[in-house]
Amino acid sequence: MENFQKKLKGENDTKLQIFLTAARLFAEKGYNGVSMREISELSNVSKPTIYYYFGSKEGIFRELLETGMEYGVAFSRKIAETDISAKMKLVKIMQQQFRISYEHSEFSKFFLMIFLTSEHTPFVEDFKKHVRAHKKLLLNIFKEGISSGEFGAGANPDLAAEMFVAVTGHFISLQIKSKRKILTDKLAEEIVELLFKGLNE
Amino acid sequence: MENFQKKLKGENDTKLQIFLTAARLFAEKGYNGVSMREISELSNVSKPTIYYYFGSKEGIFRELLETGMEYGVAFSRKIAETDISAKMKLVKIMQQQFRISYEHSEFSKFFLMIFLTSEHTPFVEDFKKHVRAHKKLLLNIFKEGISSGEFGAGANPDLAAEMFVAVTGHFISLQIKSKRKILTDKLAEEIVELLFKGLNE
DNA sequence: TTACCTATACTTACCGGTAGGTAAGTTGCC
DNA sequence: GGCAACTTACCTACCGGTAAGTATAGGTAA
Repeated sequence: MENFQKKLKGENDTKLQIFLTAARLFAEKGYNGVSMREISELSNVSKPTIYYYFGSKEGIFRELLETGMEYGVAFSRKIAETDISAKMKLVKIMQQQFRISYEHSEFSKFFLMIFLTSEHTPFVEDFKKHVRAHKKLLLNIFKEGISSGEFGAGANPDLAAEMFVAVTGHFISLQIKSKRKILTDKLAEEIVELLFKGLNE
Repeated sequence: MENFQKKLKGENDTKLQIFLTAARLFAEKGYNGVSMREISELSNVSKPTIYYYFGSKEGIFRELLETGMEYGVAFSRKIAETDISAKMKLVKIMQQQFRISYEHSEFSKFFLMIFLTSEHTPFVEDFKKHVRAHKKLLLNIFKEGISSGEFGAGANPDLAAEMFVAVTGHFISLQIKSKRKILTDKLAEEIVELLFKGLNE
């Protein structure tokens, strides 16, 4: 979390406090379920202080969204560019996502909320682009695996990428709801193994 | 939809209208994103009429939830009890869920919203029980498949059931967001086939 | 050194509008 | 007349946001 806090561009303590409180509350209750009054009280600052730093309710949400998108995008790219098997890439990407969700749970909750929600949240089109890019990156890994002969030629890469995203998000969601640690590197391996070998083995 | 409307216990037109409007709005904007005024306006009834029929905002939500849980539970049970292979059961359950989500899209959206959301919605503990029962049913099908030798002894039934749920919900979610028809019986077959055979074929 | 100015970081008190809900009344049917 | 199914008008509390003010630190001119 230390590195992550530094990611917030040298912001001062008050701004960070508001930021993280808002992330937690939005994740927990949804955008419309959280009032500025509540954020104010739980941050121990006055409401206009929040407006001083973020301009509006949407402003907080936007900054949370942008920060998280920046943070998340670098890791998957790096893994996709390494010279390892397609299968190993998938394992590592899933492991990385599990690790982030475990270590940065409030922020991870926030992101999962946006990914899954039907609630009207601001700037959701930006987020959709981000998700599409991520799916494309996965799709390319699946295609790579087919080209190299690692995955069978009959495998449908679109379907596989979609399933990968579904399963990753779902297990992160389970972790968030759980009191004990569910997400492990081993679980990511098991999931990818099951996707790789199927149920008939 | 006709059968489904009849499911609403011979309710009159006004109540049904409120009900379906609320389902749509809750699904679209989340529980906290929808006001009683909005439901009233879009139902073309006054706000106290809603209170006359449902008692409170939570009352609408509860009735939507209960109705949907009753409706959904019978189908999966019936399929699980038929004398077909475990794999076929999975295909049929997924197909059934796809079909429901396509034919009863507003209500399906409502259910998906609850399944996925982190937003605080009323009565969510009831719903969690429902989801747990559904997972258990799937788990039993997977175990059945392993006992009968249909699935490999190395397959982890808990993991497989969890993945099945994740993928089903995810594709229903894609359908809801999409303008064209995604969910087909064929897609359900493909998904189960991929889970069955894996990527290495 | 002192007085003043500016900028930043905060505050209290307040605004207009809307949230969920209710009291009292109306309409139409039996 | 009674009752079910509706209505208008209203209630209190809360919403996102703002105006005006305060406190403090740093800089500058006299």
